[in-house]
Amino acid sequence: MHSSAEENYLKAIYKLQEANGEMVATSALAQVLGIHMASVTDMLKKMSTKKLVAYQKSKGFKLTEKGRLAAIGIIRKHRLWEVFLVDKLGFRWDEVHEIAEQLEHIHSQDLIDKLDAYLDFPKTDPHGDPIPDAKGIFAISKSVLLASLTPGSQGKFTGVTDHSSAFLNYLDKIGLSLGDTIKVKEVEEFDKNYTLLLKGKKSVVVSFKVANSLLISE
Amino acid sequence: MHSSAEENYLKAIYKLQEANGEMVATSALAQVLGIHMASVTDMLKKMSTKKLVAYQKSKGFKLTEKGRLAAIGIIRKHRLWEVFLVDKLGFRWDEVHEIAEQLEHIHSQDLIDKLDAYLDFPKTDPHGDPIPDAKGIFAISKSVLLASLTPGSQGKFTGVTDHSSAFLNYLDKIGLSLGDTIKVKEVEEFDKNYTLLLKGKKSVVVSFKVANSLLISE
DNA sequence: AAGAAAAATTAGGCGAGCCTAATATTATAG
DNA sequence: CTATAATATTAGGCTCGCCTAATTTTTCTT
Repeated sequence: MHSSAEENYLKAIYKLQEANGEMVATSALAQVLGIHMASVTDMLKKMSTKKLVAYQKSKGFKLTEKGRLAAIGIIRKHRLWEVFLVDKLGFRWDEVHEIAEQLEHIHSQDLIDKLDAYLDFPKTDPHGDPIPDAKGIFAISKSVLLASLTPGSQGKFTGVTDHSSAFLNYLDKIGLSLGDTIKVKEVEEFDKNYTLLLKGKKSVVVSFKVANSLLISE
Repeated sequence: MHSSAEENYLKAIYKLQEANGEMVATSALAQVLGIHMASVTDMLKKMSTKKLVAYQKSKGFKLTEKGRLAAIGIIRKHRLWEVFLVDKLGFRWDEVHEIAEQLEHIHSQDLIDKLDAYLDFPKTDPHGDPIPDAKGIFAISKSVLLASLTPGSQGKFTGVTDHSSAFLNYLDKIGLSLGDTIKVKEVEEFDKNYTLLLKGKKSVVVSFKVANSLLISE
């Protein structure tokens, strides 16, 4: 069994690899984990010995297949717990991250299998992130950033890349929810503001920063 | 916030105080926690500084009010999670202890309040142990050990003092469930075996060891 | 290609929570 | 009341996961 610290490293490395390609740098990991580089070097040597990461001195590192499966397992647990917290316990989508960060480290395969069944095998978490199945397979749903769409095109809002409470609350405030259909009405060249048309014909103007944090499918 | 190790000490001390009166010995705690006495001495000095226990060198120790409330909070979480695991996820009553041992260390008051409400404010866990409310108050239910009853008397089976999987499975096997009415038909002087009459007129013979682990109310 | 800047590693330390071994204290038996 | 047994404490060590400071390696700038 892996320690919570190791699991946090695995998850962070997995996400960095997803975002930035193959090799991950010591500094990048130190930054996202909020710890010092020397600590990362320390830990990676240990995780390398355990064959969780392939580590090349001064060249960065990447997950081994063993490490990748472990990372996906943790992500699966995190997202399933988030679904539980929102769907069953009535938390808001901006409240669940921290609690799920703790729950994801509970060790019991049986527990997670039963939780999955209890939640009726959800495919995405409350933020639209895909939940891998028990075999570690993600139901593929190719989505693009709203910021990559051109005026006139539309799609369904299916996820966010910013999970901060501040951002999620902002979405609630402007009345944007997962599953809504969004049409890009206009992109202002000058300041890159996006004018969007929501389902109820409602029109909202959002910044590039926001448009770049919304995932659109279909 | 307390560490998991501290929480385990608090819980163990609370239980020892419940069972054996006021002062708890270093050796007793070392035994139930499965660690060495020297480690207990170490930890208790720290917890004493934090005012969680009142510690008298070589005389034993007891929880302060602060420590008592913390301990009850952990027991509350443990038992609520056990209810969740059995009632919602479908675990058997002999499977939940270990998982609840992990879940009890999740830190979120909001979570436990919402879980309590979701479970409809249960008064007891799957083993019949009382669940303290949010204020730390136990709904009193004076129960006695079946082994203290005389032939002819009867009552309702409301709890166990042995939580081992082996014992709980045995109860399942002989068809004894929480809430059943039990009548003591006979107590064999020679070997202290108890002959019990269960609801469906079924009669079973159990050892003193078993009779001494069953809690009877009413 | 050299010097500066950035990134990574090494060396030495620290607190938590455990350990063993040695010592001290308290309780018990004769 | 003393000897022994049981209990408890101290002293010193260990691993984990982090730290700072110093040093080395790599990358960028010019």
